[in-house]
Amino acid sequence: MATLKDIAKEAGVSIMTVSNVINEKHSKVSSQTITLIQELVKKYNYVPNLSARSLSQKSSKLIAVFINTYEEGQNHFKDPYISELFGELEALIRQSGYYAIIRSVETAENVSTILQNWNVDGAIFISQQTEEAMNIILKHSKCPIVFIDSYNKTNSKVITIGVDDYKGGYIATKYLIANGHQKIAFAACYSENNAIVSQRYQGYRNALKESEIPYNEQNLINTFTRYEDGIHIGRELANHRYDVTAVFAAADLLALGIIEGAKLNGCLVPNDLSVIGFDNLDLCSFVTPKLTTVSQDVKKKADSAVKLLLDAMNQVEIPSQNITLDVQLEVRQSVQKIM
Amino acid sequence: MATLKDIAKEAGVSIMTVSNVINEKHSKVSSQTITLIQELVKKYNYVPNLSARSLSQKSSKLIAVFINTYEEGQNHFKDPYISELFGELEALIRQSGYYAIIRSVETAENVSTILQNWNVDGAIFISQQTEEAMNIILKHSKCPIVFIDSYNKTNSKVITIGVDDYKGGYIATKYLIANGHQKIAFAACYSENNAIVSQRYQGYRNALKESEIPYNEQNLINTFTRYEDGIHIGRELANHRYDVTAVFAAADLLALGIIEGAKLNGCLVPNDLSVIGFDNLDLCSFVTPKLTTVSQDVKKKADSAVKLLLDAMNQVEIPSQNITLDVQLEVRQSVQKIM
DNA sequence: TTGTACGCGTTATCAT
DNA sequence: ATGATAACGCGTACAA
Repeated sequence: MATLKDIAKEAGVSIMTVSNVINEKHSKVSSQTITLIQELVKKYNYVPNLSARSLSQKSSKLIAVFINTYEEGQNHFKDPYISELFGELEALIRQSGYYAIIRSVETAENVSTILQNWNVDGAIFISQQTEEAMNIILKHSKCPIVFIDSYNKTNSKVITIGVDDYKGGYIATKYLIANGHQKIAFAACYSENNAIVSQRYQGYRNALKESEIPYNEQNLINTFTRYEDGIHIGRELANHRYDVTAVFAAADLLALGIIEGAKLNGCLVPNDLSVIGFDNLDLCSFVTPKLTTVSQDVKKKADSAVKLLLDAMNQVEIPSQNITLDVQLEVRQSVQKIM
Repeated sequence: MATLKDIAKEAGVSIMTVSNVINEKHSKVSSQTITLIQELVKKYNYVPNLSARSLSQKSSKLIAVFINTYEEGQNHFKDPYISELFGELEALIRQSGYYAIIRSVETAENVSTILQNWNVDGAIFISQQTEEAMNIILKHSKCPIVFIDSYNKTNSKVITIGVDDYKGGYIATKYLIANGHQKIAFAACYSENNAIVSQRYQGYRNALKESEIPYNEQNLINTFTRYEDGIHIGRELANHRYDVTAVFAAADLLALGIIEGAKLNGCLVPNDLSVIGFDNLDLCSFVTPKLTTVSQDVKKKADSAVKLLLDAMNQVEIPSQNITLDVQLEVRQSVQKIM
């Protein structure tokens, strides 16, 4: 509750002197008054009012973290990948001396409103945005924004950070092929707009092509990627709805559901069906069989995102606006050699 | 970037007229000027500066969500329960017209600083606090604070929300007893300071007592509650380090680890050992065997927390400062009848 | 119905 | 080394 004015009055000095002590402009104040004021600050538990500071400065020390609003009662933070990423981001933002404001948003317009409302210094998107949405957001916003897991081909000035989805799809498929599989399904929420999935799909296609395995469009399984959706697909797989010996599921939860659904209908993984996932959630090693999957380094992703954002905020020259982190195959138990 | 002043100038009216339109005090403005100003607001994309508003009003429209800082690289948001709860809270805060500021904190002192810094209207703690910490926090803070999953015996004015931990421990143990088990271990991170665990433990003890089963203090397994810790305990269980036929683990992740650890050493759940968990994470039904566990309603918890906080902020009479939500047993596959 | 004066807590600028 | 003043954008209280 104490303000600069209160401290100044008590100390018998002007507000500015107190302000200078607070902001450690020690060259401007005598060491006597410094100690005096420091004592009073302690005594009255003075802390600066950041709204006032934000009003008189250009900076608010606020970083906004955005996530898409969920539909159909699907809390996005139930996704272990999202929440881990968020936890890391929060810690990094705090450690950098900033305050994190978290917000789920429906439309691109919402974003710029929040940004202006609070005079936010920078923002991070933790869920994939379409190129259209990104462009609208950037057009209306003044502060730097980092987009995690989004692709933007048309505007090279957009700051993005993601993983090598293409490679992920490629190495997963290659691994299945190396284990003798030829009939391989690709399961994901596939659409032209979903760049991540498209990239993984391209990797899958090219791996097939390289091994001269003819592509069968029946093997593209388009589905939502929740566990329950996986169960549905798994049952169909067990019932030979698809003619495959292996599935590359572009999300771990989906993969786990598939394994369970197949089992429910008497088809055992990996004996009767091989499955690979994507993300390497902790969960993958809790289940039976442990899931072979494409793994990414979430901590590094968060690190890069915050670093990139801070650089942009400080007008530092950013070497690359688009960072792609590596992925690798985490071999466990859900794939079996055949033939 | 546009301010009230800009709009006022362009419209040829005073700032206050614009302000009144913005704040929908339509009784004070002619309908002509209203429409005129509304057009200009749209044209210039005017949005109010909330820092300025916060400065001139008592309210900032900010709600802080606090969580303890993690140690040893343990990101708290990797805990599915915490992140689900947080996701629900964020949505509710937004829907109530507030902005959520998220912060991990180390010490109780940190809290009041943040609260003052931003003139926060209300706060929610999503991880358990000791009574000592709560009292320090409350002493230094002016705004209402809701503590989720904390117990405060000494100060009845503290607002808390939790589940019936005692009942949880009781019904879990009762269920095991009903299934013929007499030698039952209690596994958790037990300490006098951890009120949640203590309550569950009391429930466990009383259930035993009611059935006249002598308590064996060897059966209190004190451990951290991560999956890895569970594996360790599970192995010991399999090696007959404890003389039990069932385990009540006060956290799902721990329970799942125990199941896996036991299996690694050749002890199968539920055939050779029965296990019950606590929390009912989604994960419980992804594993084999599916985990029997004590379930709580996370959504309801978040609902109550926000509702209680808003009431306290609005000086509404709060019927009860301490809400305890019900729990129930979710019977699945990890417990087997014996004898 | 509309306008004026003032204060919220802070910092920058310029003076002393 | 220290202080006075203006400014940041907004809302309250009162006046016209």
